[in-house]
Amino acid sequence: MTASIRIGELAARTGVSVRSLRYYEEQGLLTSLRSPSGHRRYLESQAERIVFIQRLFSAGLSSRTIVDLLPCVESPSADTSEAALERMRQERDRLDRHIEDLIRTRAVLDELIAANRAHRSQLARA
Amino acid sequence: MTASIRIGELAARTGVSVRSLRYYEEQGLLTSLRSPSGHRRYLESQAERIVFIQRLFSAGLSSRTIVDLLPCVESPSADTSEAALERMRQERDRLDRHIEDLIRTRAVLDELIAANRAHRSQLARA
DNA sequence: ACTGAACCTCACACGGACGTGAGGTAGGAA
DNA sequence: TTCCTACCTCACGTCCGTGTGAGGTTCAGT
Repeated sequence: MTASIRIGELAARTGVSVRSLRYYEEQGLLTSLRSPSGHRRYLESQAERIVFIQRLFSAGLSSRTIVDLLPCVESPSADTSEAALERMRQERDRLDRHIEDLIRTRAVLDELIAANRAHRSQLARA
Repeated sequence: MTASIRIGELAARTGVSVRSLRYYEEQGLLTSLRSPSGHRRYLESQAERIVFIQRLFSAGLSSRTIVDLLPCVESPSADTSEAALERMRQERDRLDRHIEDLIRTRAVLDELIAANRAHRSQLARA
């Protein structure tokens, strides 16, 4: 329960660079305690939060947007503002549209691959 | 059949900025003929190519990668190099993995939204 | 011929997540 | 104590698609 994980260790566990962890903190995505000498100390539980943040980044959310959502993630409790929840829904819908678009793009690529393959096998017979 | 579309018109048709069209040309994604005075002239058929390029950009491909793929798109014919086709398959697979990841992320968001909603309605009864 | 819009070529700015290096302190094993 | 590694804080660099402005030419309508 004591915050005992050092930044290097956390980076190793999550696969996120030390630089990025400091950046997340700077952006308000992550908090850390400090040892008397000023070194960051983390709780075990921070790891999953970081993985989640990574997930949101790769879904195209900005750090600013993630900050807005996090209250909703941390405490699905009383103080979860309606605004945060609405923001979450917005991002969910945006993501949904993006997925649909990517699926169409994938289909186009599949068609192109098929067309090339067809032409190729036609050549092979000639 | 004569290349008669001007860049502003093409931008309007495709929803891509004039700046971006020039950039695409600079990156080798697009070609243009020039009027005697040096103004770009495009074929009608360029429009769909541009839409496709946009599609690839939004799927996270870099202009460099797109350049590698385009031979495969333009002419699914003899000179379609095996390398280009292989590159296309790679990008298809990368996209596939990304879509899977996004779908998982969407599921997580859905869970969070549901959790918050549940808590909210619980409060309403109190 | 005049005028305003559209075009041209540089070329610098930006946003955002992260890399990287400088210059320095802390921690722990030999 | 020595020495190596991990940590700290600036702060500048990078990538890349795109915006933007300067300074100039061309086109089309009147």
